[in-house]
Amino acid sequence: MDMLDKSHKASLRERNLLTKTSFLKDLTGPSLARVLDAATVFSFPARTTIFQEGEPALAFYSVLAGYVRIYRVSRDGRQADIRICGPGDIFAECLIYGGDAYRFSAQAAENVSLARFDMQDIRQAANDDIAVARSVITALSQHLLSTMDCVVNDRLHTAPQRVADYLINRCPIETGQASIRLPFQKNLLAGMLGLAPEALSRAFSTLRRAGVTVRGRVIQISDIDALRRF
Amino acid sequence: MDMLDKSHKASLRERNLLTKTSFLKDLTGPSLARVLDAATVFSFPARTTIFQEGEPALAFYSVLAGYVRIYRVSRDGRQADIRICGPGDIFAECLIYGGDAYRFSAQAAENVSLARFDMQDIRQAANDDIAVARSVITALSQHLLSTMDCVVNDRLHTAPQRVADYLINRCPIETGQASIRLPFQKNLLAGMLGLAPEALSRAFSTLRRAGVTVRGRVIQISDIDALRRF
DNA sequence: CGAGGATTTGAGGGTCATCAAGGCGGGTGG
DNA sequence: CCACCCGCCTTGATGACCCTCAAATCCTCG
Repeated sequence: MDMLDKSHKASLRERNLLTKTSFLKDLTGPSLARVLDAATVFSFPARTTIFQEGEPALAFYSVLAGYVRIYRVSRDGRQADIRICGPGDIFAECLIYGGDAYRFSAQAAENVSLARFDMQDIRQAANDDIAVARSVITALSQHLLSTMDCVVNDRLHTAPQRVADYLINRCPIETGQASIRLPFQKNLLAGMLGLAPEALSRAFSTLRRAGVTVRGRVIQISDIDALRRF
Repeated sequence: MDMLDKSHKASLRERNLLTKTSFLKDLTGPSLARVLDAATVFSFPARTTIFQEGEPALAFYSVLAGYVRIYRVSRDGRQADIRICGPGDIFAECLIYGGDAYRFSAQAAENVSLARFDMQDIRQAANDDIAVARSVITALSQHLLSTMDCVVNDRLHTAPQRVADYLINRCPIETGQASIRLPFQKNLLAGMLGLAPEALSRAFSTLRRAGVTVRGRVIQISDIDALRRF
Protein backbone atom coordinates (compact mmCIF):
# COMPACT_ATOMS: atom_id res chain seq x y z
CA MET A 1 0.00 0.00 0.00
CA ASP A 2 1.22 3.46 -0.85
CA MET A 3 1.64 5.45 2.34
CA LEU A 4 1.92 8.65 0.30
CA ASP A 5 -1.83 8.57 -0.39
CA LYS A 6 -3.87 11.24 1.25
CA SER A 7 -5.02 10.04 4.65
CA HIS A 8 -6.47 11.62 7.74
CA LYS A 9 -7.99 10.87 11.12
CA ALA A 10 -11.68 9.99 10.94
CA SER A 11 -13.91 13.06 10.72
CA LEU A 12 -17.11 13.34 12.70
CA ARG A 13 -19.16 12.09 9.77
CA GLU A 14 -16.82 9.16 9.30
CA ARG A 15 -16.90 8.34 12.99
CA ASN A 16 -20.68 8.22 12.78
CA LEU A 17 -20.49 5.86 9.85
CA LEU A 18 -18.10 3.58 11.68
CA THR A 19 -20.21 3.58 14.82
CA LYS A 20 -23.12 2.11 12.88
CA THR A 21 -21.13 -0.83 11.44
CA SER A 22 -21.83 -4.26 12.88
CA PHE A 23 -18.25 -4.33 14.16
CA LEU A 24 -18.65 -1.28 16.37
CA LYS A 25 -22.38 -0.91 16.93
CA ASP A 26 -22.28 -2.48 20.42
CA LEU A 27 -19.44 -0.29 21.64
CA THR A 28 -20.04 2.87 23.66
CA GLY A 29 -18.17 5.48 25.65
CA PRO A 30 -14.41 5.18 26.07
CA SER A 31 -14.25 1.77 24.39
CA LEU A 32 -15.78 3.21 21.25
CA ALA A 33 -13.67 6.36 21.40
CA ARG A 34 -10.48 4.40 21.68
CA VAL A 35 -11.22 2.35 18.58
CA LEU A 36 -12.39 5.35 16.60
CA ASP A 37 -9.26 7.27 17.56
CA ALA A 38 -7.18 4.45 16.14
CA ALA A 39 -8.82 4.74 12.71
CA THR A 40 -7.15 6.41 9.74
CA VAL A 41 -9.21 7.12 6.66
CA PHE A 42 -7.83 6.46 3.17
CA SER A 43 -9.28 6.89 -0.29
CA PHE A 44 -8.27 4.77 -3.24
CA PRO A 45 -9.23 5.03 -6.90
CA ALA A 46 -10.81 2.04 -8.64
CA ARG A 47 -8.55 -0.96 -9.23
CA THR A 48 -5.97 0.02 -6.66
CA THR A 49 -4.39 -2.92 -4.90
CA ILE A 50 -4.86 -2.37 -1.18
CA PHE A 51 -2.66 -5.26 -0.12
CA GLN A 52 -1.41 -8.50 -1.56
CA GLU A 53 -1.17 -12.04 -0.30
CA GLY A 54 2.11 -12.59 1.51
CA GLU A 55 2.71 -9.00 2.60
CA PRO A 56 3.11 -8.40 6.33
CA ALA A 57 -0.33 -7.93 7.84
CA LEU A 58 -0.01 -4.58 9.55
CA ALA A 59 -3.62 -3.42 9.42
CA PHE A 60 -7.20 -4.39 8.77
CA TYR A 61 -9.90 -2.26 7.24
CA SER A 62 -13.51 -1.19 7.42
CA VAL A 63 -15.26 -0.06 4.26
CA LEU A 64 -16.80 3.41 4.45
CA ALA A 65 -17.85 3.74 0.80
CA GLY A 66 -17.48 1.68 -2.34
CA TYR A 67 -16.68 -2.01 -2.73
CA VAL A 68 -13.54 -4.04 -2.18
CA ARG A 69 -12.75 -7.38 -3.73
CA ILE A 70 -10.99 -10.00 -1.58
CA TYR A 71 -9.43 -12.66 -3.77
CA ARG A 72 -6.59 -15.10 -4.25
CA VAL A 73 -4.48 -15.79 -7.31
CA SER A 74 -3.59 -19.35 -8.28
CA ARG A 75 -0.18 -20.34 -9.57
CA ASP A 76 -1.42 -20.20 -13.17
CA GLY A 77 -2.68 -16.64 -12.70
CA ARG A 78 -6.40 -17.26 -12.39
CA GLN A 79 -8.19 -15.29 -9.69
CA ALA A 80 -11.03 -16.37 -7.42
CA ASP A 81 -13.00 -13.98 -5.27
CA ILE A 82 -13.45 -14.92 -1.65
CA ARG A 83 -15.65 -12.05 -0.63
CA ILE A 84 -16.98 -8.70 -1.74
CA CYS A 85 -16.92 -6.09 1.02
CA GLY A 86 -19.29 -3.15 0.96
CA PRO A 87 -19.97 -0.24 3.32
CA GLY A 88 -19.90 -1.46 6.92
CA ASP A 89 -17.92 -4.63 6.22
CA ILE A 90 -14.49 -5.22 7.68
CA PHE A 91 -11.79 -7.35 6.14
CA ALA A 92 -8.52 -8.96 7.23
CA GLU A 93 -9.75 -8.79 10.82
CA CYS A 94 -8.99 -12.50 11.08
CA LEU A 95 -5.30 -11.63 11.32
CA ILE A 96 -5.54 -9.64 14.56
CA TYR A 97 -4.41 -12.78 16.34
CA GLY A 98 -4.28 -15.00 13.33
CA GLY A 99 -0.94 -14.57 11.58
CA ASP A 100 1.78 -12.33 10.33
CA ALA A 101 1.07 -12.13 6.61
CA TYR A 102 -2.04 -11.51 4.53
CA ARG A 103 -3.49 -14.73 3.22
CA PHE A 104 -5.24 -13.11 0.24
CA SER A 105 -5.21 -9.90 -1.78
CA ALA A 106 -7.57 -6.94 -1.65
CA GLN A 107 -8.38 -4.57 -4.47
CA ALA A 108 -10.67 -1.55 -4.78
CA ALA A 109 -13.46 -2.51 -7.17
CA GLU A 110 -14.42 1.15 -7.53
CA ASN A 111 -13.40 4.38 -5.86
CA VAL A 112 -13.41 3.47 -2.19
CA SER A 113 -12.99 5.07 1.17
CA LEU A 114 -11.59 2.88 3.93
CA ALA A 115 -10.89 3.16 7.63
CA ARG A 116 -7.59 1.57 8.43
CA PHE A 117 -6.95 0.00 11.85
CA ASP A 118 -3.46 -0.85 12.93
CA MET A 119 -3.40 -4.50 14.06
CA GLN A 120 -1.26 -3.77 17.08
CA ASP A 121 -3.45 -0.91 18.26
CA ILE A 122 -6.59 -3.01 18.15
CA ARG A 123 -4.83 -6.03 19.61
CA GLN A 124 -3.79 -3.85 22.51
CA ALA A 125 -7.26 -2.35 22.82
CA ALA A 126 -8.82 -5.81 22.91
CA ASN A 127 -6.35 -6.79 25.59
CA ASP A 128 -7.16 -3.80 27.75
CA ASP A 129 -10.88 -3.69 27.19
CA ILE A 130 -13.19 -6.67 27.23
CA ALA A 131 -15.84 -4.77 25.27
CA VAL A 132 -13.46 -4.38 22.34
CA ALA A 133 -12.58 -8.06 22.51
CA ARG A 134 -16.27 -8.91 22.42
CA SER A 135 -16.74 -6.76 19.35
CA VAL A 136 -13.92 -8.59 17.63
CA ILE A 137 -15.49 -11.91 18.57
CA THR A 138 -18.90 -11.02 17.19
CA ALA A 139 -17.39 -9.67 13.99
CA LEU A 140 -15.34 -12.83 13.50
CA SER A 141 -18.36 -15.00 14.30
CA GLN A 142 -20.59 -13.33 11.75
CA HIS A 143 -17.90 -13.39 9.13
CA LEU A 144 -17.30 -17.07 9.78
CA LEU A 145 -20.99 -17.92 9.58
CA SER A 146 -21.36 -16.12 6.28
CA THR A 147 -18.26 -17.81 4.88
CA MET A 148 -19.64 -21.22 5.85
CA ASP A 149 -22.89 -20.27 4.12
CA CYS A 150 -20.81 -19.48 1.07
CA VAL A 151 -19.22 -22.95 1.07
CA VAL A 152 -22.59 -24.63 1.35
CA ASN A 153 -24.15 -22.47 -1.35
CA ASP A 154 -21.36 -23.31 -3.75
CA ARG A 155 -21.71 -27.01 -3.07
CA LEU A 156 -25.48 -27.29 -2.93
CA HIS A 157 -26.95 -24.82 -5.38
CA THR A 158 -26.71 -24.21 -9.11
CA ALA A 159 -25.96 -20.81 -10.59
CA PRO A 160 -29.60 -19.75 -11.06
CA GLN A 161 -30.41 -20.84 -7.51
CA ARG A 162 -27.54 -18.80 -6.11
CA VAL A 163 -28.64 -15.75 -8.07
CA ALA A 164 -32.23 -16.23 -6.89
CA ASP A 165 -30.93 -16.53 -3.34
CA TYR A 166 -29.03 -13.29 -3.67
CA LEU A 167 -32.05 -11.45 -5.07
CA ILE A 168 -34.37 -12.75 -2.35
CA ASN A 169 -31.97 -11.76 0.40
CA ARG A 170 -31.74 -8.26 -1.05
CA CYS A 171 -35.49 -7.82 -1.30
CA PRO A 172 -36.80 -5.41 1.29
CA ILE A 173 -40.29 -6.92 1.18
CA GLU A 174 -41.54 -10.44 1.69
CA THR A 175 -44.02 -11.00 -1.07
CA GLY A 176 -45.40 -9.74 -4.36
CA GLN A 177 -43.27 -7.82 -6.87
CA ALA A 178 -40.09 -5.88 -6.29
CA SER A 179 -37.43 -3.84 -8.00
CA ILE A 180 -33.78 -4.01 -7.04
CA ARG A 181 -30.85 -1.91 -8.12
CA LEU A 182 -27.54 -3.75 -7.96
CA PRO A 183 -25.08 -1.79 -5.85
CA PHE A 184 -22.16 -2.74 -8.13
CA GLN A 185 -21.22 -4.13 -11.52
CA LYS A 186 -22.37 -7.59 -12.53
CA ASN A 187 -18.72 -8.50 -12.72
CA LEU A 188 -18.50 -8.27 -8.95
CA LEU A 189 -21.72 -10.13 -8.36
CA ALA A 190 -20.41 -12.95 -10.51
CA GLY A 191 -17.22 -13.20 -8.47
CA MET A 192 -19.19 -13.06 -5.24
CA LEU A 193 -21.30 -16.03 -6.32
CA GLY A 194 -18.30 -17.93 -7.62
CA LEU A 195 -19.30 -17.62 -11.27
CA ALA A 196 -17.78 -16.41 -14.51
CA PRO A 197 -19.53 -13.25 -15.78
CA GLU A 198 -21.04 -15.22 -18.66
CA ALA A 199 -22.48 -17.76 -16.26
CA LEU A 200 -24.15 -15.00 -14.27
CA SER A 201 -25.66 -13.60 -17.43
CA ARG A 202 -27.03 -17.00 -18.39
CA ALA A 203 -28.38 -17.51 -14.90
CA PHE A 204 -30.33 -14.28 -15.24
CA SER A 205 -31.76 -15.38 -18.52
CA THR A 206 -32.77 -18.73 -16.95
CA LEU A 207 -34.57 -16.76 -14.25
CA ARG A 208 -36.61 -14.89 -16.85
CA ARG A 209 -39.10 -17.75 -16.78
CA ALA A 210 -39.42 -17.14 -13.03
CA GLY A 211 -40.38 -13.52 -13.65
CA VAL A 212 -36.99 -11.82 -13.42
CA THR A 213 -36.25 -8.98 -15.84
CA VAL A 214 -32.84 -7.34 -16.12
CA ARG A 215 -32.20 -3.87 -17.49
CA GLY A 216 -28.73 -2.68 -16.74
CA ARG A 217 -28.32 -2.60 -12.99
CA VAL A 218 -32.06 -2.62 -12.36
CA ILE A 219 -33.75 -5.96 -11.77
CA GLN A 220 -37.51 -6.43 -11.74
CA ILE A 221 -39.05 -9.37 -9.92
CA SER A 222 -42.69 -10.03 -10.73
CA ASP A 223 -43.32 -12.54 -7.94
CA ILE A 224 -40.93 -13.15 -5.08
CA ASP A 225 -42.64 -16.36 -4.01
CA ALA A 226 -42.26 -17.81 -7.49
CA LEU A 227 -38.57 -16.98 -7.27
CA ARG A 228 -38.36 -18.63 -3.87
CA ARG A 229 -39.74 -21.87 -5.23
CA PHE A 230 -36.96 -22.00 -7.80
CA MET B 1 -29.13 -34.45 21.75
CA ASP B 2 -30.10 -37.10 24.26
CA MET B 3 -29.17 -35.95 27.73
CA LEU B 4 -29.59 -39.49 29.03
CA ASP B 5 -26.33 -40.49 27.39
CA LYS B 6 -23.49 -41.29 29.69
CA SER B 7 -21.53 -38.16 30.45
CA HIS B 8 -18.99 -37.06 33.02
CA LYS B 9 -16.66 -34.27 33.99
CA ALA B 10 -13.36 -34.36 32.10
CA SER B 11 -10.91 -36.83 33.61
CA LEU B 12 -7.26 -35.97 34.03
CA ARG B 13 -6.38 -37.64 30.75
CA GLU B 14 -9.14 -35.77 28.97
CA ARG B 15 -8.08 -32.48 30.53
CA ASN B 16 -4.60 -33.10 29.17
CA LEU B 17 -5.98 -33.74 25.72
CA LEU B 18 -8.02 -30.56 25.82
CA THR B 19 -5.07 -28.51 27.05
CA LYS B 20 -3.15 -29.41 23.92
CA THR B 21 -5.86 -28.30 21.47
CA SER B 22 -5.26 -25.10 19.54
CA PHE B 23 -8.26 -23.61 21.33
CA LEU B 24 -6.79 -23.98 24.80
CA LYS B 25 -3.06 -24.31 24.27
CA ASP B 26 -2.32 -20.68 25.19
CA LEU B 27 -4.31 -20.78 28.42
CA THR B 28 -2.70 -21.40 31.80
CA GLY B 29 -3.49 -21.31 35.49
CA PRO B 30 -6.95 -20.31 36.66
CA SER B 31 -8.10 -19.33 33.14
CA LEU B 32 -7.38 -22.82 31.90
CA ALA B 33 -8.89 -24.46 34.98
CA ARG B 34 -12.10 -22.53 34.64
CA VAL B 35 -12.63 -23.63 31.05
CA LEU B 36 -11.67 -27.23 31.79
CA ASP B 37 -14.07 -27.31 34.73
CA ALA B 38 -16.86 -26.25 32.39
CA ALA B 39 -16.31 -29.24 30.09
CA THR B 40 -18.52 -32.30 30.09
CA VAL B 41 -17.40 -35.36 28.19
CA PHE B 42 -19.85 -37.35 26.04
CA SER B 43 -19.46 -40.42 23.90
CA PHE B 44 -21.60 -41.12 20.86
CA PRO B 45 -21.75 -44.16 18.61
CA ALA B 46 -21.22 -43.75 14.88
CA ARG B 47 -23.96 -41.95 12.95
CA THR B 48 -25.46 -40.27 15.99
CA THR B 49 -26.86 -36.82 15.29
CA ILE B 50 -25.23 -34.45 17.76
CA PHE B 51 -27.38 -31.48 16.89
CA GLN B 52 -29.46 -30.28 13.99
CA GLU B 53 -29.81 -27.01 12.16
CA GLY B 54 -32.44 -24.85 13.80
CA GLU B 55 -32.17 -26.29 17.31
CA PRO B 56 -31.35 -23.83 20.10
CA ALA B 57 -27.58 -23.47 20.29
CA LEU B 58 -26.88 -24.31 23.92
CA ALA B 59 -23.36 -25.67 23.62
CA PHE B 60 -20.33 -26.03 21.42
CA TYR B 61 -17.93 -28.95 21.30
CA SER B 62 -14.30 -30.01 21.12
CA VAL B 63 -13.45 -33.36 19.57
CA LEU B 64 -11.43 -35.68 21.81
CA ALA B 65 -11.49 -38.77 19.59
CA GLY B 66 -13.09 -39.75 16.30
CA TYR B 67 -14.49 -37.52 13.56
CA VAL B 68 -17.57 -35.36 13.31
CA ARG B 69 -19.27 -34.23 10.13
CA ILE B 70 -20.65 -30.68 9.96
CA TYR B 71 -23.17 -30.37 7.14
CA ARG B 72 -26.31 -28.75 5.90
CA VAL B 73 -29.33 -30.29 4.21
CA SER B 74 -30.98 -28.58 1.25
CA ARG B 75 -34.71 -28.45 0.75
CA ASP B 76 -34.60 -31.38 -1.64
CA GLY B 77 -32.78 -33.54 0.89
CA ARG B 78 -29.25 -33.40 -0.50
CA GLN B 79 -26.46 -32.91 2.02
CA ALA B 80 -23.26 -30.91 1.73
CA ASP B 81 -20.41 -31.13 4.19
CA ILE B 82 -19.04 -27.89 5.51
CA ARG B 83 -16.27 -29.30 7.60
CA ILE B 84 -14.87 -32.50 9.05
CA CYS B 85 -13.72 -32.11 12.65
CA GLY B 86 -11.10 -34.41 14.11
CA PRO B 87 -9.32 -34.61 17.45
CA GLY B 88 -8.47 -31.11 18.69
CA ASP B 89 -11.00 -29.30 16.52
CA ILE B 90 -13.89 -27.35 17.97
CA PHE B 91 -17.20 -26.74 16.27
CA ALA B 92 -20.18 -24.42 16.69
CA GLU B 93 -17.92 -22.02 18.57
CA CYS B 94 -19.07 -19.30 16.20
CA LEU B 95 -22.36 -19.17 18.09
CA ILE B 96 -20.88 -18.06 21.42
CA TYR B 97 -21.85 -14.55 20.47
CA GLY B 98 -23.20 -15.34 17.09
CA GLY B 99 -26.82 -16.46 17.35
CA ASP B 100 -29.45 -18.47 19.12
CA ALA B 101 -29.86 -21.48 16.84
CA TYR B 102 -27.48 -23.88 15.16
CA ARG B 103 -26.95 -22.98 11.53
CA PHE B 104 -25.98 -26.50 10.46
CA SER B 105 -26.15 -30.08 11.66
CA ALA B 106 -23.46 -32.24 13.26
CA GLN B 107 -23.20 -36.01 13.11
CA ALA B 108 -20.72 -38.51 14.50
CA ALA B 109 -18.93 -40.06 11.53
CA GLU B 110 -17.62 -42.84 13.76
CA ASN B 111 -17.60 -43.55 17.48
CA VAL B 112 -16.63 -40.23 18.96
CA SER B 113 -15.79 -38.68 22.26
CA LEU B 114 -16.58 -34.99 22.68
CA ALA B 115 -16.09 -32.30 25.29
CA ARG B 116 -19.20 -30.19 25.57
CA PHE B 117 -18.99 -26.54 26.60
CA ASP B 118 -22.09 -24.69 27.65
CA MET B 119 -22.31 -21.49 25.62
CA GLN B 120 -23.33 -19.38 28.58
CA ASP B 121 -20.51 -20.67 30.76
CA ILE B 122 -17.88 -19.81 28.18
CA ARG B 123 -19.52 -16.53 27.31
CA GLN B 124 -19.33 -15.63 30.97
CA ALA B 125 -15.75 -16.85 31.25
CA ALA B 126 -14.75 -14.76 28.24
CA ASN B 127 -16.41 -11.77 29.83
CA ASP B 128 -14.57 -12.20 33.10
CA ASP B 129 -11.21 -13.22 31.73
CA ILE B 130 -9.45 -11.59 28.83
CA ALA B 131 -7.26 -14.66 28.29
CA VAL B 132 -10.33 -16.78 27.57
CA ALA B 133 -11.64 -14.15 25.18
CA ARG B 134 -8.30 -14.18 23.40
CA SER B 135 -8.48 -17.94 23.04
CA VAL B 136 -11.91 -17.64 21.50
CA ILE B 137 -10.61 -15.00 19.10
CA THR B 138 -7.68 -17.09 17.92
CA ALA B 139 -9.89 -20.15 17.50
CA LEU B 140 -12.41 -18.17 15.45
CA SER B 141 -9.63 -16.59 13.40
CA GLN B 142 -8.05 -19.89 12.46
CA HIS B 143 -11.39 -21.44 11.68
CA LEU B 144 -12.28 -18.47 9.48
CA LEU B 145 -8.99 -18.60 7.62
CA SER B 146 -9.37 -22.29 6.91
CA THR B 147 -12.95 -21.80 5.74
CA MET B 148 -11.83 -19.06 3.36
CA ASP B 149 -9.17 -21.43 2.06
CA CYS B 150 -11.94 -23.92 1.48
CA VAL B 151 -13.92 -21.46 -0.63
CA VAL B 152 -10.90 -20.63 -2.75
CA ASN B 153 -9.94 -24.27 -3.20
CA ASP B 154 -13.41 -25.14 -4.41
CA ARG B 155 -13.38 -22.27 -6.87
CA LEU B 156 -9.84 -22.51 -8.13
CA HIS B 157 -8.83 -26.17 -8.17
CA THR B 158 -10.10 -29.31 -9.83
CA ALA B 159 -10.77 -32.52 -7.94
CA PRO B 160 -7.32 -34.06 -8.53
CA GLN B 161 -5.66 -30.81 -7.48
CA ARG B 162 -7.65 -30.68 -4.27
CA VAL B 163 -6.76 -34.28 -3.48
CA ALA B 164 -3.10 -33.60 -4.22
CA ASP B 165 -3.29 -30.57 -1.94
CA TYR B 166 -4.72 -32.66 0.85
CA LEU B 167 -2.04 -35.31 0.48
CA ILE B 168 0.79 -32.78 0.40
CA ASN B 169 -0.49 -31.03 3.52
CA ARG B 170 -0.65 -34.33 5.34
CA CYS B 171 2.87 -35.34 4.36
CA PRO B 172 5.23 -35.18 7.30
CA ILE B 173 8.26 -34.76 5.05
CA GLU B 174 9.08 -32.28 2.35
CA THR B 175 10.50 -34.31 -0.45
CA GLY B 176 11.00 -37.79 -1.85
CA GLN B 177 8.52 -40.59 -1.28
CA ALA B 178 5.97 -40.98 1.47
CA SER B 179 3.24 -43.21 2.78
CA ILE B 180 0.08 -41.87 4.34
CA ARG B 181 -2.71 -43.63 6.16
CA LEU B 182 -6.04 -41.85 5.89
CA PRO B 183 -7.45 -41.20 9.36
CA PHE B 184 -11.02 -41.90 8.18
CA GLN B 185 -13.14 -43.39 5.43
CA LYS B 186 -12.84 -42.08 1.91
CA ASN B 187 -16.46 -41.12 2.18
CA LEU B 188 -15.52 -38.41 4.65
CA LEU B 189 -12.58 -37.20 2.63
CA ALA B 190 -14.87 -36.80 -0.36
CA GLY B 191 -17.29 -34.66 1.62
CA MET B 192 -14.45 -32.61 3.04
CA LEU B 193 -13.22 -31.79 -0.44
CA GLY B 194 -16.70 -31.09 -1.75
CA LEU B 195 -16.79 -34.16 -3.98
CA ALA B 196 -19.03 -37.14 -4.54
CA PRO B 197 -17.30 -40.39 -3.45
CA GLU B 198 -17.04 -41.47 -7.08
CA ALA B 199 -15.29 -38.25 -7.99
CA LEU B 200 -12.75 -38.79 -5.23
CA SER B 201 -12.07 -42.26 -6.54
CA ARG B 202 -11.55 -40.95 -10.06
CA ALA B 203 -9.31 -38.20 -8.75
CA PHE B 204 -7.09 -40.84 -7.13
CA SER B 205 -6.89 -42.77 -10.36
CA THR B 206 -5.95 -39.57 -12.21
CA LEU B 207 -3.16 -39.07 -9.69
CA ARG B 208 -1.75 -42.52 -10.45
CA ARG B 209 0.19 -40.94 -13.30
CA ALA B 210 1.72 -38.58 -10.71
CA GLY B 211 2.96 -41.53 -8.67
CA VAL B 212 0.08 -42.00 -6.24
CA THR B 213 -0.93 -45.55 -5.33
CA VAL B 214 -4.01 -46.34 -3.25
CA ARG B 215 -4.52 -49.54 -1.31
CA GLY B 216 -7.40 -49.29 1.11
CA ARG B 217 -6.66 -46.47 3.51
CA VAL B 218 -2.94 -46.50 2.74
CA ILE B 219 -1.65 -44.13 0.11
CA GLN B 220 1.83 -44.33 -1.38
CA ILE B 221 3.41 -41.28 -2.97
CA SER B 222 6.50 -41.95 -5.04
CA ASP B 223 7.56 -38.33 -5.45
CA ILE B 224 6.09 -35.46 -3.49
CA ASP B 225 7.56 -32.82 -5.78
CA ALA B 226 5.96 -34.44 -8.81
CA LEU B 227 2.66 -34.28 -6.94
CA ARG B 228 3.26 -30.66 -6.10
CA ARG B 229 3.70 -29.75 -9.74
CA PHE B 230 0.27 -31.20 -10.53
C1' DC C 1 -23.66 11.78 -29.89
C1' DG C 2 -19.83 8.80 -29.73
C1' DA C 3 -16.23 5.83 -27.60
C1' DG C 4 -14.98 2.46 -24.55
C1' DG C 5 -16.07 -0.82 -21.54
C1' DA C 6 -19.50 -3.98 -19.70
C1' DT C 7 -22.75 -7.42 -20.77
C1' DT C 8 -24.96 -10.78 -23.56
C1' DT C 9 -25.07 -14.53 -26.75
C1' DG C 10 -23.21 -18.52 -29.26
C1' DA C 11 -20.32 -22.66 -29.76
C1' DG C 12 -17.51 -26.07 -27.84
C1' DG C 13 -15.30 -28.66 -24.34
C1' DG C 14 -14.00 -30.15 -19.65
C1' DT C 15 -15.37 -31.38 -15.09
C1' DC C 16 -18.17 -33.46 -12.00
C1' DA C 17 -22.80 -35.57 -10.28
C1' DT C 18 -25.81 -39.40 -10.77
C1' DC C 19 -27.24 -44.11 -11.51
C1' DA C 20 -26.02 -48.83 -11.83
C1' DA C 21 -23.13 -52.78 -11.34
C1' DG C 22 -19.12 -55.25 -9.99
C1' DG C 23 -14.75 -55.78 -7.05
C1' DC C 24 -12.20 -55.40 -2.96
C1' DG C 25 -11.21 -54.92 2.12
C1' DG C 26 -11.66 -55.72 6.69
C1' DG C 27 -13.99 -57.62 10.40
C1' DT C 28 -16.33 -61.89 12.24
C1' DG C 29 -17.04 -66.64 13.34
C1' DG C 30 -15.63 -71.12 12.76
C1' DC D 1 -5.52 -68.95 10.99
C1' DC D 2 -8.64 -68.94 7.25
C1' DA D 3 -13.00 -68.39 4.77
C1' DC D 4 -17.07 -65.79 4.41
C1' DC D 5 -19.86 -61.70 4.06
C1' DC D 6 -21.38 -57.05 4.33
C1' DG D 7 -20.48 -52.64 3.10
C1' DC D 8 -17.20 -49.45 1.16
C1' DC D 9 -15.02 -48.43 -2.87
C1' DT D 10 -14.17 -48.47 -7.83
C1' DT D 11 -15.51 -48.38 -12.64
C1' DG D 12 -18.54 -47.38 -16.62
C1' DA D 13 -22.00 -44.66 -19.04
C1' DT D 14 -24.57 -40.63 -19.37
C1' DG D 15 -25.90 -35.99 -18.87
C1' DA D 16 -26.10 -31.48 -16.40
C1' DC D 17 -23.60 -27.63 -15.42
C1' DC D 18 -20.34 -24.23 -15.99
C1' DC D 19 -15.86 -22.39 -17.94
C1' DT D 20 -13.41 -20.56 -22.01
C1' DC D 21 -12.99 -18.10 -26.23
C1' DA D 22 -14.93 -15.07 -29.63
C1' DA D 23 -18.08 -11.81 -31.49
C1' DA D 24 -22.08 -8.85 -31.27
C1' DT D 25 -24.80 -5.62 -28.59
C1' DC D 26 -25.96 -2.67 -24.87
C1' DC D 27 -24.90 0.99 -21.22
C1' DT D 28 -22.87 4.71 -19.45
C1' DC D 29 -20.28 8.55 -19.14
C1' DG D 30 -17.79 12.14 -21.10
